[in-house]
Amino acid sequence: MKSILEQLSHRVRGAIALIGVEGDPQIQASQDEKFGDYQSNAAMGLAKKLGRKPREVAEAIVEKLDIDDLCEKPEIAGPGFINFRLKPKFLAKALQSIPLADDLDTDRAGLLPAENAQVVAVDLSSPNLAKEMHVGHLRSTVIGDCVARVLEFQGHTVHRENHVGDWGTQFGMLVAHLRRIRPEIIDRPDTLEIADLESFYVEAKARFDADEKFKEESRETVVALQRGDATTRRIWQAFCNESLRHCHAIYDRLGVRLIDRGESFYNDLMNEVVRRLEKLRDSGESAAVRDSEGALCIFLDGFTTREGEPLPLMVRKSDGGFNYATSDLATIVHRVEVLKATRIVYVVGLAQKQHFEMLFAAARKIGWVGPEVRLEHLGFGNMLSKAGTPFKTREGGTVKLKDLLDEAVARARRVVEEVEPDEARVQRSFTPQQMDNIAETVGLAAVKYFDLSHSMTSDYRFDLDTMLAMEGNTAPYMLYAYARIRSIGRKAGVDFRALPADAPVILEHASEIALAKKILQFADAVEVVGRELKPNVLTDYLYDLAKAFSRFYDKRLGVRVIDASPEAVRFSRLRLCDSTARVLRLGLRLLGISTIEQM
RNA sequence: GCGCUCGUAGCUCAGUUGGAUAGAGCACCGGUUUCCUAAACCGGGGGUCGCAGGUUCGAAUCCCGCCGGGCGCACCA
Repeated sequence: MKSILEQLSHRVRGAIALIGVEGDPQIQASQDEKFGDYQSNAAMGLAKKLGRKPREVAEAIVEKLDIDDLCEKPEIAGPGFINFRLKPKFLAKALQSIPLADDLDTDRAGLLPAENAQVVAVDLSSPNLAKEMHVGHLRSTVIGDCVARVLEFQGHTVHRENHVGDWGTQFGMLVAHLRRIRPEIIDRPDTLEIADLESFYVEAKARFDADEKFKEESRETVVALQRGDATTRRIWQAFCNESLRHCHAIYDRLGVRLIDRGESFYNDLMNEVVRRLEKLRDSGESAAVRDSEGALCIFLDGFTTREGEPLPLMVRKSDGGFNYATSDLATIVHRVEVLKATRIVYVVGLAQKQHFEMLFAAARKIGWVGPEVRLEHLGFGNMLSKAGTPFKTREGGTVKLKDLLDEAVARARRVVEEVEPDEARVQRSFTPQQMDNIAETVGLAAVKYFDLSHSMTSDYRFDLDTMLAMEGNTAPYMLYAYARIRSIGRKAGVDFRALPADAPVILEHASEIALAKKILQFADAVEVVGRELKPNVLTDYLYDLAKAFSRFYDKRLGVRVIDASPEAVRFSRLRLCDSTARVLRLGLRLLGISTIEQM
């Protein structure tokens, strides 16, 4: 079934065409309930085009509108808004048409895949293997994973590209150090274990700074690595594998899966990139490609240096070495030519905005990317401390991502344990294993949800107290809402997978109607996230849904469910519960958050 | 100096690309439990949307100029 927004848009677009113009129906959900459920803002804009009064145009549109099956007669209000109020019967039918879920892990909650499936590359996480993952990698990993999940769910083929830093001068130092202190790994590379990558790096760096001979050795190692020296590469590979094991311990924990494609993967391609550019330069095919101060560059309009000089994208340094523009161009070539991607998303901090603007402009200027390919930089703001300062340890060092997650989980455990026993409530006692699972799920969910619930562009303050609060737009609230609904199903003794498909949905009470509308808006939220890459649209929607459910289930203003009668009504309400739970579960899944049945 | 970005309730943040009386959570004040998880729900107070202009039926949103915070401005990625 198509979303309500799509259906209304389609109808209104048709009506607009019937009055002899073309125009965007401009349908949106109404802000205030007294204006109905949806509104069209099209008439005001069209009035100018037609030289008629806005309200007249609105009336003309309404007259041509065939929409009785969806809503009550549309009302015209204000300067020319057209307000739509959906019929409960239509909502009931729409809910009923959602197929039952036989497997919650693959449930689509009635949503259809996109019609125009494409191949999408999402560049995410991308830590440097020289060190351990730190908090700076959280946002890219979590946001990228969410975006990938949503696009994949919509039916696109998604390549999750982990562009790890496994190349460059610092690896000469690390390999040289490793060869000195662990010579045995040359023969047994798979036995390498480094418990603390961070201090390993610090050791190597200290030796590098203090020992001239070692410094020289490190440089030679880089050369050997680039030359493809077998022994050097073995050690390097062993180090990278060990570092990747650390990364994947975190990815596994976060439920993030991706493809590791390090800088080294692009080595040949970077040479190819430069060869192609040299050809463009030499043939004079593109005046934008030329040498400057010994470096191979692509010159672009609109970018200047501090001194006001033209700022080019530098693709090969004057010493012949490559830089990140080289490898990023190589990623574009790989993703367009090999992966056949028509949409490429880079989930990288906002600080690099200019770099990506230049990169994209360059790729288009030299014709490597045509108009059929969409290039996007999904930039995000910084994660700050609770006080709004840069996120650092007390000593001013970087905080390891693992430590941050551990703390969140430990705090989550305390929050769950500290719940005051309430005699009126059924006591739930959890086994240690259950408790571990709850703490882990809630802790990680809190961190992810908090991150994703902010708009991408702004900085946010990492505050465990806020993200672990049971109230407000937080993971614990969402998980609790889900667990509560699941417990209703258990208590009622209903297996939703075994329901007769034709069991009617009956919407009479205001809270039932409101909940039904909210459930059916899920498709619109997912659509926006897929199009605009804004996960916070989804968190906001899920929060609204959870609130709508709480009202529906409320003692005073809601309805009875488990003990409702007659049977048909009880059934219908249980089905509303189930639909809500499925949407919550799926929505959270798209955010990369797993649910728990009890908490 | 140029560019990007942010500035919205006491605090933390939304605001669907120009729509109706600017929203939510926390905090504060008040109310709701013989009844399905009160980890909930309902109500209330609280705003010159940084400042000043402009565009138009209509601006937190778009344009111009200021103020303030953050970031970036070719051989680190």
